[in-house]
Amino acid sequence: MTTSAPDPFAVWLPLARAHKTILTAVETALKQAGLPGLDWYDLLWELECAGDTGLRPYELQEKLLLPQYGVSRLADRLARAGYLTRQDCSGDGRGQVLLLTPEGARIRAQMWEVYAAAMEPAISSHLSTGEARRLAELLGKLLRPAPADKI
Amino acid sequence: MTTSAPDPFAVWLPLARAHKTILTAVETALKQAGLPGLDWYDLLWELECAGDTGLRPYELQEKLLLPQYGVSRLADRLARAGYLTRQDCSGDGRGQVLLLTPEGARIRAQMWEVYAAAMEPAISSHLSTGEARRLAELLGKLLRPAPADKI
DNA sequence: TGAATGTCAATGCATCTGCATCTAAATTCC
DNA sequence: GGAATTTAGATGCAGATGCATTGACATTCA
Repeated sequence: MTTSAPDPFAVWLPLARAHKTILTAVETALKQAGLPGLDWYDLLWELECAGDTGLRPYELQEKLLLPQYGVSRLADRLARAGYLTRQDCSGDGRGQVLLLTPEGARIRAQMWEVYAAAMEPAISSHLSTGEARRLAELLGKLLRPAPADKI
Repeated sequence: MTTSAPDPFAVWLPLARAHKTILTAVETALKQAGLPGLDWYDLLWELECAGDTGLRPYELQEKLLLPQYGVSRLADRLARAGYLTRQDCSGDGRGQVLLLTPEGARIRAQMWEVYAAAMEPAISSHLSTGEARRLAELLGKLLRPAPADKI
């Protein structure tokens, strides 16, 4: 053991800053296009991936890292906008299944155009392909279950 | 030109997820310690760096990437808590200077302990020193002014 | 079976945020 | 100098969030 322990702030500070910068750029682009925000996109995308079987709110909670009431109210807004429907859950009287509507799929597709377009200048233009790959890989390491050994 | 353009989402998705995970961990630790959130910390830290000359709200706005009203109201809360003082700005009758109070410095120091302790398991334990250095470097690239050439 | 406990989802309340607007002072321009 | 414009900061209002709690159903276990 010779190398010093990594300074977490040397990672965290630029990570937080990059996140805020990119997020702001995307949200601004969406707003300017008269479209909903990224939180709506994320939920719609998960529903789209889930297909006809839909998703339970608690599943979205895990996938989106949102608190329970966050999913509940986000789903409210999306339902009021007509982008999803709540359906009683056969087999669990407490629960429900959220299903994407065609309008939901349509708006998600529209949002995707703007989203992807905003990513280019925010990310792609700053990195070579190799750098992007390496960055993605290193960020992935932060997401793995805690190592238990190191430090 | 042979390599394909980098996929920005391969970077953005883990970046956003890592951000949320780490942020939640830190905020949870702070809350559990009965301390204010990271937004308070960031402002207090900038004031501490600024020293006796303090900072103008519009300077904080740039440093913290917050909207104007965000700084205005965050400063309100910190002032009400006794962690900073607003002082009329000599030379600009519209403006003011924000100054850290001793209590502000003290709470920031307390927060730092918890903040740093939460970083270890969230970041350091996942990366070697070399990986952390490389990750910090790559994240830094995302923050540089737009290249104008690429893409 | 039925009481105790656990899980799914909604909601009241206080706080925070975003947007637009407002006031006051500074600067520009004639 | 004085009107028009710009800049610094505050704020009313609507909508979003966090926290704690509630209501309804499921599950466990005696």
